[in-house]
Amino acid sequence: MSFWSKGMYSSSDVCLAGCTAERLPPSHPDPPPSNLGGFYTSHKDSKNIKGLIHRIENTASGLSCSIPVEYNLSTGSTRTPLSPDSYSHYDWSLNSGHQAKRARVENIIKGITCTDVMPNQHEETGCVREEEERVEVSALHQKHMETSGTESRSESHQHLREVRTKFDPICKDEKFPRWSVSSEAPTDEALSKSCSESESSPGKTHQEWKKVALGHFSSKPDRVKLMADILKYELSRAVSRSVDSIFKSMPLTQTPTEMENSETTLPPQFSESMENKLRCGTAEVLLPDVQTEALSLVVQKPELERPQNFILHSTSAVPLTPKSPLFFSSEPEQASEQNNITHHQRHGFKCLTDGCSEGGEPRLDTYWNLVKVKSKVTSRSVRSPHTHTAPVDQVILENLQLPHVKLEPDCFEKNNLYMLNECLTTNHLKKAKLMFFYTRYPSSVVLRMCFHDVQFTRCITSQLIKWFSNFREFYYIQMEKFARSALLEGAADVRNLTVSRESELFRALNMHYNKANDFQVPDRFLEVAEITLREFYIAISMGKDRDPSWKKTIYKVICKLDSDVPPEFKYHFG
DNA sequence: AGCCAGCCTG
DNA sequence: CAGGCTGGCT
Repeated sequence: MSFWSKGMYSSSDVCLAGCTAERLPPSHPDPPPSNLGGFYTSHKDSKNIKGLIHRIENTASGLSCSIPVEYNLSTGSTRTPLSPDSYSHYDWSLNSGHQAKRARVENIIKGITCTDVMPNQHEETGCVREEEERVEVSALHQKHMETSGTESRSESHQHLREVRTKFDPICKDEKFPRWSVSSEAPTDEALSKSCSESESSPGKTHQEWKKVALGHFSSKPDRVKLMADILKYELSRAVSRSVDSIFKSMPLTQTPTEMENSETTLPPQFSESMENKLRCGTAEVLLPDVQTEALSLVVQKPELERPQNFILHSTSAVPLTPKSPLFFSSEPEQASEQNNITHHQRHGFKCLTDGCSEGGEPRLDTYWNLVKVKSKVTSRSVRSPHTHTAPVDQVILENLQLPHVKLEPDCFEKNNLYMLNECLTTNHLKKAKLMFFYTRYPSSVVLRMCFHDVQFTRCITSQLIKWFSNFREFYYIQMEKFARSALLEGAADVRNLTVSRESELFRALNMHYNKANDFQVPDRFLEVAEITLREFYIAISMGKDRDPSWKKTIYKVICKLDSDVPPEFKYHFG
């Protein structure tokens, strides 16, 4: 049943959060390299990936200065390592040489920024406006600062200006919007948007960017480093895209409530694949411990020892071996259930009051289910508390429709599991009696098929055979009794001997095999009973009962009638 | 000998 | 319903 499979594998044992926290790379680390018109170098510490962003900050005096800003890529926040006051103090306490350089830097920066704005904008706002809060995320810039060491800031900016000139066409193409860190840190959304946008234009811009970038770096170390950066960027972008696609699909399959519990709840595709893995990977499937009472009858013998036996399963259980997805769909179940209902209706199976849904529709799937395995005094089975095994062929059996025997009302929540028993229970006896309505001489194969929840041993087989022997005994005794009674009553014509549901003979038999009267006896049984009665009547009337083995002929006749087991038997018992 | 069905008994 | 016993069959 779907409700069972739904909660079957609580995703609590699957930690998705761990993946997001540790395996999924944050979308930030994608070096927003050249699209920001600069170079970026990431410095990884244990937790955060930080980069130094040189913010061209406009001061009140209109002068710009470069302030190293530590940009936390994990949080998207920025902070200056020094307070503005202290920094400005540091900045303005430079010596005259530095001041000269600073003047040069300012000019250069002005030149850089002014080339970015449109002439009209330039006139309106001025370069200072454009420079304001402009962020230069420059890894390579930082690299230069680190490697050359002696390289001045102005030279770096000169380098930066050149690169920006190269990349400006790309930036102006608006495929790579610039972010202003001081006012707004680049968010995931912006980054991913940029990526998706760049991707949406058949890679033209992206390729162009790579060409330009590669062409620009003539020196081998730079090219190698850029290549590495590009590869990192591409890799992280691909991963981010994959992760995004996965998480974008989650809202489609999860309710808001489920989303809240997304740490422990997997989307169906996850849980399904996980289920498949669990099934395929192990011979046993862990199921929620919903069983209480009946578990005492579960046999702990692993399936490997009994490859042909059928082992306990839930109604939604699936084969251990991978099967086509059709097996996992609910359609076969629904179809079989419909067959079941129609069949029950066709054969007049009663829908007991407590077995019907509110709408009056028979709830055969829940009410008519396999025998509730009840603890018995003679039970010697061993409990296997948490491990239930799923049989390979149970789906096939399920499609054949297992016997639906009225269960006690309190077993509704338990009857979705079939137990593998080492012994026969009262419910097995009940089932056997009901089976007797269909077959008087069941073969061992039929018994195995019908009692697939039982671990068949020689003892079990003998017991079942003995049961049916006893059933036959009572049956033949009743037949002989009523045949003699009819003969004594002076029934002249054997054709007057009929067995109907109102007949006394039927009541006696029904009382014995169907005491609770919760099973609609098939018409076939009435036919066979009538034949048996007439056989006895004829034999007795002909005086054959004087032969000590006179019944054996009748036994053979009745046994032969079993050879053509009515199709409905397969529906209910096999 | 082993298995099985039937009969008898409790 | 189960156990003991018997007879037939392989």
